[in-house]
Amino acid sequence: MPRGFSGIAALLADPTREAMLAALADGSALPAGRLAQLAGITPQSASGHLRKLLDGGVVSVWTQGRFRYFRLADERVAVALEALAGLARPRVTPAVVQDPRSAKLAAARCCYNHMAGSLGVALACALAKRAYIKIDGDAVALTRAGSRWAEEFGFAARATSVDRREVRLCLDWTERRFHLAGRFPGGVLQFLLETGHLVRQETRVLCVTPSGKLWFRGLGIEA
Amino acid sequence: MPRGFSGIAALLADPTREAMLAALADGSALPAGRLAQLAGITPQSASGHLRKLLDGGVVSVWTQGRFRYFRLADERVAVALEALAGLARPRVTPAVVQDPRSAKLAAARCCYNHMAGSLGVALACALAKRAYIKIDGDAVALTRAGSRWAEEFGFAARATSVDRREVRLCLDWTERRFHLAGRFPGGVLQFLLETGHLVRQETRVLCVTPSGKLWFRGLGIEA
DNA sequence: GGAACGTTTCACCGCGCAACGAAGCGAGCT
DNA sequence: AGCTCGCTTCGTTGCGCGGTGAAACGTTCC
Repeated sequence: MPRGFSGIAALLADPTREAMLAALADGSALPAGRLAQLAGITPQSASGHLRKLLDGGVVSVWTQGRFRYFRLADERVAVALEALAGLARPRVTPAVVQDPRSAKLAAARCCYNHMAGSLGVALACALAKRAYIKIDGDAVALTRAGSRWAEEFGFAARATSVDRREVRLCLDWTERRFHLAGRFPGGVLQFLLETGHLVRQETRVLCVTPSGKLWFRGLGIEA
Repeated sequence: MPRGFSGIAALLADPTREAMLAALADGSALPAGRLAQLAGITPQSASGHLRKLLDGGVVSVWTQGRFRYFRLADERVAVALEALAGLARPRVTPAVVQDPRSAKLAAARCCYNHMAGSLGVALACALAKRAYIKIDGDAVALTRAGSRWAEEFGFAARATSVDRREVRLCLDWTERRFHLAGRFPGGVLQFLLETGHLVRQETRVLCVTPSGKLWFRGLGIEA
């Protein structure tokens, strides 16, 4: 852990690490291999970068089996990243500060393999309200009713007690609330994409189709 | 001007540049040579660093004769620096966050060759109220009354129209208001130090003596 | 004019770090 | 058990950057 701000700045000064941190900037947790892929480097290079970021306290890690999920260590990291990003190119296009993409990203986006944004948060709330999932503290479990509901749509979902691979909470950065991550939410997203209820636009942006609006309305969500 | 935050971070990632920026963190403007001295490097090294910081928009420069005064380009730079510094060593000595030195620095400090802090701001207000100086926008001029007042204390001060070397405004970082910089405020500080109204403590901290309290009271300032 | 001074530019040296290939570790699957 | 897969560690290469000395530029003072 460095003493002054130059040590922290050195950790953020590499373009490759910037690509990784930008991918984590929305609060999502990504495994090392995917971060390597996003940054366009080999896994062993990414491993070195992530080790530095971890030692510097910029990211935290959560090991699950052979996967190691990395995320930003703290909200203050995201704040510092935004402060730095705001310093770069300060006087370029002073108007049009509101990026139209950011609005779409806040509405609905894919976070690795599941849904995030206000739509992802609404989905999590709806599933909890219908007792398809049961939230206890930061632990989430898929109920038998939720398992049956999942089978309706053709993707298997085991009603395990507390299996973080199956379903877990993920802090949504734009909403400051939790949405769902894991295999089960991943299956939901995959189902919605395959059936055309959602279409994937440019990087990570999700767009709700007319049939998707109907599907979400069935859960009490106005998309 | 870099595109992402990694470019800006690279500018802040050098310990030598950190020393320079820390010296400028209170909003003071320092010449290149003094920054080199503070950072413990040769002038030609400092010149290279300052060129990078200038190109990156981190600092701004104001040339005066053979001197080039550097300062932080923007308040947002200071905000970003604080955000980064807050990230370094987050869990070391969680108590005693309030540095007793910072309170003294906020009360009264020397900014290169003049006074800053709440005492410096109060002095600027008192001199303006007594029409010793005339503030018009960001231009400041020493009046004839101010010139006579200065001669009482033995330091020459020319009542020029608008000479930025004589007197100019300097944004006070702790007060977010302006205090005075230039030869004339420099002469005031020199006078106060020589007469024992102020004593210089550890780096940049100024302490008001009992005789100093009387002197400031004569200007309507309770130090 | 000449000298002193603050600053910048240039050329060079040396260290540090990011990238990869190869190999090793550990967990999960059959 | 053997295999696959994700990740890490080790060793190497090569580029980039910070540091200094030498020299040039511009300003100020005599």
